[in-house]
Amino acid sequence: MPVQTNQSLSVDCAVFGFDGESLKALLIERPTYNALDRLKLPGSMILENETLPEAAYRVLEEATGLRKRDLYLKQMEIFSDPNRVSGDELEWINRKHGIRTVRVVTVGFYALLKLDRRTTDYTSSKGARWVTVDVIQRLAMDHKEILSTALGHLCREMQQSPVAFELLPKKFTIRALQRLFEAALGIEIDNRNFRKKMLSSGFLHATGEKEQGVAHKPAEYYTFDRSAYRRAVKDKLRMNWV
Amino acid sequence: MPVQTNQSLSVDCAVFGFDGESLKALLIERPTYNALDRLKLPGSMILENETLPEAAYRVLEEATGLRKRDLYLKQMEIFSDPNRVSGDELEWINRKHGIRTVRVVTVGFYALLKLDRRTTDYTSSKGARWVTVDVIQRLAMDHKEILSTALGHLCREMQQSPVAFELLPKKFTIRALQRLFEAALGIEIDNRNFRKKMLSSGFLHATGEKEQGVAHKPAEYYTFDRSAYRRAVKDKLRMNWV
DNA sequence: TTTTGTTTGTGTACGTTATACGCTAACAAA
DNA sequence: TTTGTTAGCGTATAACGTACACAAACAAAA
Repeated sequence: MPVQTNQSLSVDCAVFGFDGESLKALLIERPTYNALDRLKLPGSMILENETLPEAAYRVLEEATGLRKRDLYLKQMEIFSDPNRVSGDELEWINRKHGIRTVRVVTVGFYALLKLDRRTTDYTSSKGARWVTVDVIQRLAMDHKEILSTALGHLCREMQQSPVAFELLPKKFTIRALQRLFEAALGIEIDNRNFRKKMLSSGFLHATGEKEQGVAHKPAEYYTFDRSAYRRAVKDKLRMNWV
Repeated sequence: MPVQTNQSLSVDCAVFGFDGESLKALLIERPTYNALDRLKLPGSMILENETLPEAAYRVLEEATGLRKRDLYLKQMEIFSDPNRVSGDELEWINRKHGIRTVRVVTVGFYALLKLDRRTTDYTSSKGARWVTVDVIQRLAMDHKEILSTALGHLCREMQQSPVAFELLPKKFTIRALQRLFEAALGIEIDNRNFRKKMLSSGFLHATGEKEQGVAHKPAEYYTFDRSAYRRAVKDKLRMNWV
């Protein structure tokens, strides 16, 4: 078998946001397509002299209006099935870019951002939609598979490092933090033990501000103390599989 | 900037083995090169109609004689610096394959295998060398970076899942298991607590066989009970960053 | 034959962390 | 005033991590 030539490399990003209740993914709508293939993940071909992370940040800025410093980006895996893009989709790509590629290998990224009014306004002006992840049934090409993979990566990483805070506003209640874990991991957590664990970590900083206008005891707002976390870098040996 | 064309995709594999004392990586020797660029990781261009994992398994079988079922393979990250391969190295590749690529993006894999006599015989007949990882100073192109990245992935994964057993023979002593953790993670572990932890997991099965001819109390051989591990799939919520 | 060095393997003690759950406080809305 | 809801504190107990004492088993040296 000869060495593959005339191939293209692309990036596709699963972009996650959290609205306080459920985990959402950002989907791009392609109006000319039929219902089944209408929605896809934000993505792009890689350009000359551009690394993959650079391409991903370019895609994300175009889709969300947010720049590198407001995004958490992580490379996950590569989707290299020789036929993952073929037929109409391959033609669409070749026509769009004026190239003649026979194969598109894509690198999956996932991104986390803080969903606020400005961002949702921007995305909807671009014809993109935030969809609750558990109701997403099907996407164009193999993008559903990429999204599922990203969700798996997110769940694992949320338990290994404090990425959850990338999805929350600067100030958040412990309730919001808990709901995020519950929504992403699909579990229920005891509020009292969760609160105890989070506060005892020393990474949460009480702001003194409280919720207003809620029909229950108002909760205090906290911020994530990143420098305290870094100071406590735990290089403890923990065999988490035992 | 135009879409990148004339690019190539390759796989490079960091292959790890353990000889009971130290962690080794498999390096390919290129006789015609000078000392600095002489050693590289096993790797290859991707062929037509071949996925990346398929390409990696092909490379590994060529380098070690081992097939898919005897290897543990994992994709890690992608190295996409536009200039990671240029000049002489790029010419070498183009000449070797009769192509005219301007850019080579590589996907880093790491592989684990059980180092035995048969495998070392095979690799040395292929002009490859097993080198203790901490003495590797420099490799061709960016392969040193790929190897370091792989080592990081291995260390992390060894603490998250029982991959250590992929590096040990079917029957091993607890001492060997401990030495592997010590060598890979660069730490010292209390033998008594380590033994307790491992045995209490229920994943080790005592064979009844003992070491022979050793100048100390002979240790029992154990096997890893993979099915017991799978049965105990711990989907426990553990926030390891707290 | 005895001693020495080395590693296996058992056991104990103690502090930390996880988990289950009772209870009061504070708010809006009924 | 009552009701529903969530915040936030506390307590008991089991599970786990860590430090370390010590006997047993072997080969090789004395």
